[in-house]
Amino acid sequence: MGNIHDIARLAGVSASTVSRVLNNHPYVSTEKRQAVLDAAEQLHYEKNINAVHLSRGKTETIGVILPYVNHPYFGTILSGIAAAAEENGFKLMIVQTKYDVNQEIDALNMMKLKQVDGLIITSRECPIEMVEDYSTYGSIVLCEAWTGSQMSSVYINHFKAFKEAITFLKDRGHSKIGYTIVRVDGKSSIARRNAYEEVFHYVRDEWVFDNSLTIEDGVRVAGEWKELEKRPTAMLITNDFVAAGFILECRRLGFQIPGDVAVIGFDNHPIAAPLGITTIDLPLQRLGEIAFQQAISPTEITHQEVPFTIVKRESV
Amino acid sequence: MGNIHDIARLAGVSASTVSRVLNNHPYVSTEKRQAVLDAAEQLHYEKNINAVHLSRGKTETIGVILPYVNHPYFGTILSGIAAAAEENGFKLMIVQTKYDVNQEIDALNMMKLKQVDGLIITSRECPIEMVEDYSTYGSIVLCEAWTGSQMSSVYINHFKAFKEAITFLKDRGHSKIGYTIVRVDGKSSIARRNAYEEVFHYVRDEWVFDNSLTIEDGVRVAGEWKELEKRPTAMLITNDFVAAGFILECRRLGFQIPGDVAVIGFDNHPIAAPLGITTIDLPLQRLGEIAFQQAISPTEITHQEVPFTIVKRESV
DNA sequence: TTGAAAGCGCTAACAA
DNA sequence: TTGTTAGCGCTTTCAA
Repeated sequence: MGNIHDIARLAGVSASTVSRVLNNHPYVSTEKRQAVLDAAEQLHYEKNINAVHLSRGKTETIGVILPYVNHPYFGTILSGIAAAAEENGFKLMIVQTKYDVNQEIDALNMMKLKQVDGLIITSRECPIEMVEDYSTYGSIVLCEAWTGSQMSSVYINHFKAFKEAITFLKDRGHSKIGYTIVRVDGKSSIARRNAYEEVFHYVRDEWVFDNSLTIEDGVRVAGEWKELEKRPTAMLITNDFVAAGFILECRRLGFQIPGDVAVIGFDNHPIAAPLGITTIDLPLQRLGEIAFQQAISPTEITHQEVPFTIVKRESV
Repeated sequence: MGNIHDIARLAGVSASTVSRVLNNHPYVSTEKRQAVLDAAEQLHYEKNINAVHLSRGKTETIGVILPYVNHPYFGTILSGIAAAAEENGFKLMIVQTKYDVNQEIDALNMMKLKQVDGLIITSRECPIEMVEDYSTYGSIVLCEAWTGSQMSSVYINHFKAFKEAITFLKDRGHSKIGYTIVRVDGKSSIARRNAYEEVFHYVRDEWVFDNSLTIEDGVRVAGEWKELEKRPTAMLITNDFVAAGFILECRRLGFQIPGDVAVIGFDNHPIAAPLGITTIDLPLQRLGEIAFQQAISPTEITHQEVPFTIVKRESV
């Protein structure tokens, strides 16, 4: 316990000298340095980081906004962010929004209040203009395609990835292709629709399954797919978790993969390999690492697209 | 911008009155209150939370130590913690340790430095005595069986759960039972060995597979299981992810589940249902919620065991 | 190389 | 109901 002044008194120096020693500043004589160190030791001194933050005006902390911490997509991004934060001696503050705007605003306010130096938004609900307004308070990194000059971005080109997947299926003779999305008005959902239309000119609405984020959703979609009069012969699925649920339920219902329906997933989650899911590998861990770097580099705004690769297995 | 004194000046009151208004204290006249509010509005005032933290001596922030943020076991606990934190207006600081002691110490130090008011340790590497020493700086919650008077705990009784699972298999005629663990010297590994010995009096070392945490590990273990001269006819597996890898790889190798080998997993992760995995349901989300409540109740140390239930499916 | 002094911005006990 | 004052504990400029 005790503070910097107690040390100063005990060591017979001023508080500023103590501060210098504690922060490894040069220009402190060896004797005084040692006296300070001894006194600190003797008093079991621990610095109060809040005072440091107040005084310095920054916290070496980055906030992370994500809808669900325990979803593999966001969890993997978070893991990358956490690894990079550790390397750079930064702390991480997380806010799980469950896609709730108010939660997101709460997180944005952490930056206003100087609780965090920067903010990484893995998925956004608020209008982009509103988010941009907050960039005066600290650095904001978006994990979505964006090219403005106030906020950095790192993202996967969903349009390109989706188009490549569709083309892959089309090349293998599929013309009846369905797909799943998380939410109809989501950003990547729109990109996917555009990609679809560019290949097939027309999207059959009953072949688009929304609300697909989890394994359970995949199971449900399989049931819905089965009931269709005209079933797609191939499905592009939000992520490998949903694909896993879909495939396992299809099998349970007596269908063959890829015989009755071919499947392409996204992420290349570890579950994809043993299930033989053909998938689009997304470097999510890497994306998280990049996002962190951008977050701590407020002066240089960059926009980085991370590459994806198709991983061929047995589901197509 | 601007601070509390600027508001005070503009509103023609003292800083303390401003503070009172901003914190909804009673005993402020309506006129002065309004004047302060107007001034704050006009100056686009934002409070500096670091000053508040310094002044109050607490941060309304809880730290969470976990080995891997994107592992379903820890991710689900974290999700429960995050939900409870949100409800109580607390922030969360996470530290991903990857089972590295230094990372854990780093996290413990956050409490020394008054960066967090409390700490939830979902998995521990440091000696318990060392962790306990930190409890003078704030509240510590352990997610493991523990009954000391300085730290709260919330946990699953691994011994009991494991014993029940073994008994379940034994009752169905299995006498050659293997199992997987994360690390040989882990706390739950020891509990499991004890449970095993209580039922069978003897543990055959080649039937214990360590380093089993992920889907890939499950795949690997299936290969190892196959190579055994004397193969267990049943396996108790660390968690449903590992079980998924194990089952899928066994099938790929031409074995039947449960014909050639029965499987029980842990967690009741969403993947368990479509794969038909018999599993021990662990209320991890709930565990996280309880841990949070304990973390913000430093005065009452409690020890709570959360119940598990066996979920019967087709893998046994 | 060192210290004094002025912050950083907010809270709260006390007195009025 | 309000203001004064003394912190909370550290950093940093300036002058010596």
